[in-house]
Amino acid sequence: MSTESANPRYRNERSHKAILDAALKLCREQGFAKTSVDAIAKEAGVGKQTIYRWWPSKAAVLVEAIDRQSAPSPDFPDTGDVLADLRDQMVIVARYFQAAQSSTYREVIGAAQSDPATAQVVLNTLVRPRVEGCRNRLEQARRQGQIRADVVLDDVIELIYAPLYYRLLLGTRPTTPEQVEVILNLAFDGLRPR
Amino acid sequence: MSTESANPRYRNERSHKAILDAALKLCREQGFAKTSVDAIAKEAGVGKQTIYRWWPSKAAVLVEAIDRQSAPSPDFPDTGDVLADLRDQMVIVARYFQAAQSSTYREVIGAAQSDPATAQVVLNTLVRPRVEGCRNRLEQARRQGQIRADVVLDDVIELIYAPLYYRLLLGTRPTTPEQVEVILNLAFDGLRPR
DNA sequence: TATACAAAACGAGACGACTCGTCTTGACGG
DNA sequence: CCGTCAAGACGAGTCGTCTCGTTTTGTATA
Repeated sequence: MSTESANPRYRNERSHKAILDAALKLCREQGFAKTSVDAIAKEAGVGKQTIYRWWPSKAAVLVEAIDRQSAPSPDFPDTGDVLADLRDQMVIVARYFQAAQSSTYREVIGAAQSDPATAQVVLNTLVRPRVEGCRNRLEQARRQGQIRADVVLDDVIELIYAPLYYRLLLGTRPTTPEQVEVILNLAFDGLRPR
Repeated sequence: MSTESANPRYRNERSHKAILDAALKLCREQGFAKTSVDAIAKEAGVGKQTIYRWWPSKAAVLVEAIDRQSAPSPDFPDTGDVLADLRDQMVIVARYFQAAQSSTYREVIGAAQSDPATAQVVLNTLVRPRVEGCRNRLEQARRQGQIRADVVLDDVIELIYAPLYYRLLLGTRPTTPEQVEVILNLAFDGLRPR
């Protein structure tokens, strides 16, 4: 029986940070799959039980580490031009997906496919909060008549961001800034001949 | 050194089929991650080496099994109405993604995130051949003036299919047939106010 | 056509290396 | 004195390789 209480009051912040840093470092060097919990503990100079006391799995550690690592997310910009603002934010995502460091994120999403608990924490910690900023910006744009009034905003968000994730996870093509332009062009102007 | 030659001429088709069937059955029952190669071998009444002789990994076995399982892909329909044809094909995909059996596909894509060889075989065996049928249909539609002439067809394909994969892999929302309608509506008519 | 033979695949399972998540120990600190 | 801590032992399970002895397959020969 694992009646670990894990009272945050007693948490050692020094170890906490060391674990997150060690996890990111090892995953950067050798990938998420080949990084064992034992190795993270050793690298962090920490007992393995200390990791399992505070996180349910290796993936959960990296979700927190990735979240902390990501820029403190300066809320979605609002220059008045929704197309330009979307482009700026999507280019940031596209560049991140192209960078080597994103492969840890990629692998964590992969692990989530076989572990519902990981899927939950990825969705709630990494995806949902960032989607929310985008939704707010789109709401403003809709009020200003820059996008159709009859759309569901979550549908719009997925339409434009999904191609980036599709390429990240299926590896069809790289996610270049130019592709962001193409996606937005198609999504805004539509596929019908003009 | 593993100098297995594995000449297909000597392949035992009885075992071949038994392995694919056993793999699908066990993954259906307990998931891909919890299904070991030993278990597949036992279930198929086969030596483990027989599996490793013909496939490089568990994931590769399931890619072949999933590919064989999928309907013999009656090429993309062409009724003259590209929007209707896309809807029909996408609804099939959306329904598959909603069905329980798709979780094996989902997990294999997950495993591919940590194994480039698996990613390659997923892309080449499962994704590319099916994308090709769609591309041909879109080419015909473009010739007939049903979609803009200035688009890259692969961009169009990803724009409309990516939202389904996004939901499958991130688990944001279910992929209902109604959502297919929404996606096509947004993609064809565009986001700009009319 | 029938027989003989070599090569390769076959079922079964042993093997070492590794990882998992839990459990134990004794020291430390508020 | 309590809970956390570092360290590491532990059993269970998986991986991919290797080794048995047997059976199947394709081909050459009579």
